[in-house]
Amino acid sequence: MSEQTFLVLTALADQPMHGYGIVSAAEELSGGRVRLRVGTLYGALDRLTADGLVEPDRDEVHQGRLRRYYRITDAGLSELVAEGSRREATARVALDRVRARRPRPDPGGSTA
Amino acid sequence: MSEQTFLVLTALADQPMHGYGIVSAAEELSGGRVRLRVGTLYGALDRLTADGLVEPDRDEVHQGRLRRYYRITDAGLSELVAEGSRREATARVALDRVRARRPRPDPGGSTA
DNA sequence: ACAGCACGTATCGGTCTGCGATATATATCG
DNA sequence: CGATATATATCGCAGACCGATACGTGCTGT
Repeated sequence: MSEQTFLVLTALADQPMHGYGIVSAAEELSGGRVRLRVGTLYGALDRLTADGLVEPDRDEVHQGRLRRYYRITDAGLSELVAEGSRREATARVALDRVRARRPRPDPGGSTA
Repeated sequence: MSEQTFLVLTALADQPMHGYGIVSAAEELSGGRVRLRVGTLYGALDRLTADGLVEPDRDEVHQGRLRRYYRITDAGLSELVAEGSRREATARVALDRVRARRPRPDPGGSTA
């Protein structure tokens, strides 16, 4: 699962949201780092829906504009926890491995 | 950066390794979850090299078989730490968001 | 002796995914 | 009345992963 897809699922973990709201939430959740493109969003939403991790919630009209809400499913919640745990573990292993590096012997050169 | 590429970089963080060794290390680092395919490995290695995150180290002959070693660069190390931190943060945000969910009201049905 | 398997490097094509561009429509602001 | 923000949706390109494939050597079992 890509980070983009992961963020979509994360956004929906709190409450049902509509497309544009998901884009905003993903940006906020990633600390402004990830700006979801609509092309990416709808592709991800389609795939998540096909996999049963997300489902359409309701349509609302807000200030004359249609808002289509999506909702995370129980399966989606489980998958989010599983994927989140995997990601946390992998990140930790990587950071630990870097920290465990002994200062490398200076290959020499200008410093000598 | 995909998890596969991330694992390649993580594997090399400890010491220079050759292709097959990276595959084994990635499998171990991911707790047996990710089995890197050679097609993936060489693609990733090419990209990482092009980006200056990894570089060829040396060629060795071990029991008549060629071993081509790769080494992580300083830039690769920095990138690994940055990516690892991002991943840790994103994972934490996701898991926190799930935990913050209040038990949803039972939508009703057979239980009623 | 020889077959089969593990090790080891490398390439190719298919497929999935992300993204930029584009299209459509309405409300608001200047 | 035009520009901008909100909002949904599709299309085609490019990048990345992976399965298949190819090639070669050493070790092991029969």
